[in-house]
Amino acid sequence: MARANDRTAAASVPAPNCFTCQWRQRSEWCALAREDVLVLNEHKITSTFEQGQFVFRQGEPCNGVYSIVIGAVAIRKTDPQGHAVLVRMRHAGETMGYRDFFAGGVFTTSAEALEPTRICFIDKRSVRMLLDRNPALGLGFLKRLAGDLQIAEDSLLMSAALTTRTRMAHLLLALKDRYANAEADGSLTMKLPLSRQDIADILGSRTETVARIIQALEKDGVARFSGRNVVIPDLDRLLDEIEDESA
Amino acid sequence: MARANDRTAAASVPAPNCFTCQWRQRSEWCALAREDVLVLNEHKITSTFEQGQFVFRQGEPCNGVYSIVIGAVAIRKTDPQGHAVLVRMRHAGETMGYRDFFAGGVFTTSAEALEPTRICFIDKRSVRMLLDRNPALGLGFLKRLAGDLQIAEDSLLMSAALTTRTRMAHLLLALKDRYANAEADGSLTMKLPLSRQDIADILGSRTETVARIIQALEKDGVARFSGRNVVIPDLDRLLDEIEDESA
DNA sequence: CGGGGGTTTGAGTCCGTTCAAAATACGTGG
DNA sequence: CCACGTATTTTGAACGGACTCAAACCCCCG
Repeated sequence: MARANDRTAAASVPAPNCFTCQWRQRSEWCALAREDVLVLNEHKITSTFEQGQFVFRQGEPCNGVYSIVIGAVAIRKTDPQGHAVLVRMRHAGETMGYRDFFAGGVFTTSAEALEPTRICFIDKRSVRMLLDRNPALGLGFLKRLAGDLQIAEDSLLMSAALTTRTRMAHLLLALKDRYANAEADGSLTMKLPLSRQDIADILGSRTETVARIIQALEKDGVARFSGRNVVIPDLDRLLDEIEDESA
Repeated sequence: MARANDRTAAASVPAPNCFTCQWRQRSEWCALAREDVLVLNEHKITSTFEQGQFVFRQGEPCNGVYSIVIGAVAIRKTDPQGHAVLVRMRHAGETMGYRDFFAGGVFTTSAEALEPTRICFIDKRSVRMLLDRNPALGLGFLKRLAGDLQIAEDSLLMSAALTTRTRMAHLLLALKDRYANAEADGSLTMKLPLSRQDIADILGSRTETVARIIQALEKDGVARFSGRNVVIPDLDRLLDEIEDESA
């Protein structure tokens, strides 16, 4: 329950360059005119966060959007009873905070660094200005939001129709793309950035159930777990998990 | 399974006037400059649909957005196995189809009229033009999309934490706002626009379970059902349903 | 070495599902 | 207008997945 470090403040570091940023090309910011990249470059504020530190907190006013340079972030929502549940993850190259930014300006979630993370903040005024001068930027965010909505609705259908075990397989498959290393023997290895509690949150389940599913998965030879380390001996076995129920 | 009438075609009717449209003022279209309302007024295509007719179908290219003048529409998604599930409803005054429009241009859902319905279609080129000339219009859609995402994520959390009965109460409460009439004795009456199957889809459940919940609700005096007609004798009783589990 | 959080295991229970059949509503043609 | 066939809704019984509660376990760190 106690989430490591509390300080949102973070040391300012030598700022990266927006012009050469590998991520900008692939994000909504690629729509920017050259002169506007300059605006971005000058107005962004770059910070670093240790694991457990918060980038922003639920309830705070949302005064801009964030872009992750390096690292990963957990987006958590706290319900009235005080339970924090993980609703989403964001990784390097992704923009975040735009939902609350466009919706009304108050964060409805908190963002916590899952690993050492470096983030650029672009303030409200700059975003507004860039938006005004680059209609394509707005279109980019519209596309992004539309995609997020798609994902949210899909997982709504998924949660209704699929078993927890199958959803776990989906999650492993998604994490694999980002965290897995291929070993010499053809197996995959990864270190999960998530606790069992976090996994349970994502699956809409409980830690006990997650433990039992992990146990079952090991028994069936689909994956082997030890703490946060996972070995997937045969990807096809994992793929079979999702075939069975959704095909 | 067989969904009434199939014809998407619909008779063209005397077009309503965008300038005096009561709905425009309250929607994203309120951001339009006066001359652009003229564009809207001239380029929109208004059609009527009988109950059961489709406004658009999953898989078709999405060539614009729709605005409902009168009536109600069911948004359904068909999974690979061919099961159609109701994912959303849209009512008079609401814009629809914008998600797929901004996402990529193919409908990921089908829209079926739940009652006699009249709809204005605004084609892609006009939307693009209006978007270019009115940055505020894009902002309006961003806000709308952000709100939709909020709703989708909330119901994701809701489905994980709340019982089906509680979600049913939520649904009744939501439908009440739009369909209920207040009776002389203080009770509320409404005719549901949804089948039991549709209700089950929304709740992420089964028709049998819905029937049983209805039964339980009647036993507890929360609501009385006869076919699609519902009587809610005491709104507070219904509100208690959601308090118990979410407060 | 002794917490303390996170994780695993166990037993029992419940909600919602599945399968199956009866009952009711509905539209259509005679 | 009624009879009939089909679709929807309701009821019943039995099963099962996931939850709850509770205790043991384990690993990291001071």
